[in-house]
Amino acid sequence: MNKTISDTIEEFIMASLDDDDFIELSRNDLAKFFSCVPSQINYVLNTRFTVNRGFVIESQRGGGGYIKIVRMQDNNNNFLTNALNMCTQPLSLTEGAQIINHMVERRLISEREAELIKSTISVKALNNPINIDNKLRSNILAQVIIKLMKGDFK
Amino acid sequence: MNKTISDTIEEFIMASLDDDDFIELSRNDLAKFFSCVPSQINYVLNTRFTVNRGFVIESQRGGGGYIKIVRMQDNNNNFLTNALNMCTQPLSLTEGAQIINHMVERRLISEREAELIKSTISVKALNNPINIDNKLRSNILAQVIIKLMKGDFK
DNA sequence: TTATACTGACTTTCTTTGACCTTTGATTTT
DNA sequence: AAAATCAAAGGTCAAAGAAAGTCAGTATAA
Repeated sequence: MNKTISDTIEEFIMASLDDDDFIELSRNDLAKFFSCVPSQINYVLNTRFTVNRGFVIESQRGGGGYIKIVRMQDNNNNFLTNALNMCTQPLSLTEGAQIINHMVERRLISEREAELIKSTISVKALNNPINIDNKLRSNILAQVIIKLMKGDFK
Repeated sequence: MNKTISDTIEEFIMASLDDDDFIELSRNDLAKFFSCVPSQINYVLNTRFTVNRGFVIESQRGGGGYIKIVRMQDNNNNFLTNALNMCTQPLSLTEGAQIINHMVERRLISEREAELIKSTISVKALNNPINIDNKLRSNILAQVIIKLMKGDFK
């Protein structure tokens, strides 16, 4: 709907990151460019360019100061590999949900997708005779992760 | 039978949905336009634009907040009830995939979501001792369907 | 008289702003 | 040359603002 200044600034930075894996900018200049207070730049950085979303911020104060925004490449591969690893062990419902939540934080999946996946490893879904729920849960989650790793969606 | 404000608002939103599958609007603006309190918009949404009637609502608070109303492709209740019914019986991988594909056709889920869900009922995911795969598969799919029916996504 | 509609106070969430703080490189003093 | 000062960045945080959500009470239509 009505884009906020923060959204616009986010877009601008994203676009700047299209070509390169990092950009360096002046907080004051950027603020002036968007006619906002400098601290709004920090707000955008803190809410949108977080580590969870795959960015790292470096900066320097004082004369000649700057802000550098770096897009981590390979960010999610490590995470996914790690998550997949956890799935070699049986997982409780809570543990499984935790992994899924992290996927959302990292923007690998949407809230909606998360809820769908959670329902696939719910107690009800795994309602089966013997107590192999946890093993099954990790199995199922592992397949979802593999799918995400491959990323071969149409 | 006199039209209420709620009816008028409903009509307005319906008309807006004529062209597109979704609209985004500002609760405050709409309330102002119809000279009612903002919470009346919620009332209309809660009573008329329910999942049962084939709508999904998304929203965001705070500055730049909005309300998004999405029309699901025709009313899917019959379809979902039917699918859920199939899930009382064991399902082969092919049968499961078929149901999922239909969900995509009906725009209940995206291609991406479909692939994620397919991976949860894949042979690999259900790789467990005895041959209760098919029962498990229908169980899992049933939970996904129930989730979709409830539509209680954040 | 019951179900539906309306209202408004209060809550939660996200954004914007500004006052004050810290760091740093450059410049001036001693 | 070392110490002191200064100005130019960037950082923090809390308060104010802007939307939307909730819920319980009241009013009204059937």
